[in-house]
Amino acid sequence: MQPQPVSLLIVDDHPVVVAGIQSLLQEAPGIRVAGCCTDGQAARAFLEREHADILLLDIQLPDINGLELCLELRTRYPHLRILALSNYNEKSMISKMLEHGASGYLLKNASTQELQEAIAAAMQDRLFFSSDVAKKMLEAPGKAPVPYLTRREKEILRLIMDGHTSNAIADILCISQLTVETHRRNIIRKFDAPSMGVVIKLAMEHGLT
Amino acid sequence: MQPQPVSLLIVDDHPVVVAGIQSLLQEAPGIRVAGCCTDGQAARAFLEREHADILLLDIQLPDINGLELCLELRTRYPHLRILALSNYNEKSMISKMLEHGASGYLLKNASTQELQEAIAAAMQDRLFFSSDVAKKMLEAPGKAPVPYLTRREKEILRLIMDGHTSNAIADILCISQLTVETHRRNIIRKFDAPSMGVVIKLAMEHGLT
DNA sequence: TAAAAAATACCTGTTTACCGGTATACGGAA
DNA sequence: TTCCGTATACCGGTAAACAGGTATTTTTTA
Repeated sequence: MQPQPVSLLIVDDHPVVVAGIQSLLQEAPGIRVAGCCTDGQAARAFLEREHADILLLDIQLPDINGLELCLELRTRYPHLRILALSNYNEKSMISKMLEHGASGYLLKNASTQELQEAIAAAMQDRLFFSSDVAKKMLEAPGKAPVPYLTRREKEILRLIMDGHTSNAIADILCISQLTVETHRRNIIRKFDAPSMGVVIKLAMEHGLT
Repeated sequence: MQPQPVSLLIVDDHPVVVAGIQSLLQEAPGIRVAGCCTDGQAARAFLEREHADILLLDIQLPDINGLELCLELRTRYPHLRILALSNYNEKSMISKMLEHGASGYLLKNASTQELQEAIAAAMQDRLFFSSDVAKKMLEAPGKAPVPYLTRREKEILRLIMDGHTSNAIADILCISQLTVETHRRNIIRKFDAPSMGVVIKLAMEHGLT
């Protein structure tokens, strides 16, 4: 039926977790654990010499940021599918992993069934989230203290984020530089931030691309 | 069998799309189109006086940003499930909608089957993405020119993002202000950005929370 | 239409960021 | 051990941001 079993690489710095997953998948049909690594460097090395279809990737690794590693490996091995494995059930992390090319997000307390479902989904280029993760994503969004910005203020904030100075913005919008600076001050005040940099950080967090 | 059909609100400024969805769902069992709106203001008004289980939300609306509206409605009506409906098949938008509480993301060319699947998934608190969307998310991540920052540089960038000035950072790290400024310059240079603000934007985009 | 909100503009300052250099001490890796 | 990358530090100078005001016009909305 299935000529080739799915080959799986597990990357997690907790041996217990690795062993647990291995034993849970022991009798899973069509899945072969090709290797286990306990840090990012080892994972890189493994993938250089051996093939894997699916990577179960812990986000918290001793040497490398899991987010960055995910992006890196997805770039280097485009048909590698990566399932994030984490204890952190947190929205921003989940969506960031997605943006960095993960095929899904599993909590470490995932059941065998969820593991298998996730792997199956990944092999079919579908996205999978364990049910707790989906629930978390659907939680009432934490009161968004996104200050209300006027149209003009948003426009100016965007220009600032693109690297324009007040002077340049004044030219672009054909208004006085002093006006731009007033807007700038109002924006910072609305965000209750100490500087424009912090405003930009907050704006990015709240989706004001 | 099902005592109550799922009630659906469609929000889209293209009448053609609205009509299309309505007719596609005409014979769908258990789904009732409770209303249609062509802008965000109307959607708000509708939900104030009538109940809906699912909201099919176009992201591009004439009056309001769909992203913000999603967040707002999810906050006000926690058990409302929102399915994003868009032509934009773009990673950042998809994950941002998720962060803002959407239950899924559909392209406007979705099939009846996908529509129904998405609605069913939403009602069960699962996440759903049409297959084209899932594919897009799994595309090889655009070569990430995330400049390599040294440990110290990352540390300083984080402090800057938290609103500290070079002077303050010098105190925190017990180094000279001049050193901090050198780091700052190097960071900006590595990102090839015109200002720290742009660096912060890029850092946020690349998950350097 | 009247009131409120937004956009505009100006003034006077201080502080900070940014840019171009150069240079030394220290650590780990070849 | 030598060398490269990193962290450290300094100088001089320009430009920009930030902070505290005030005030007029335009637009929106109630």
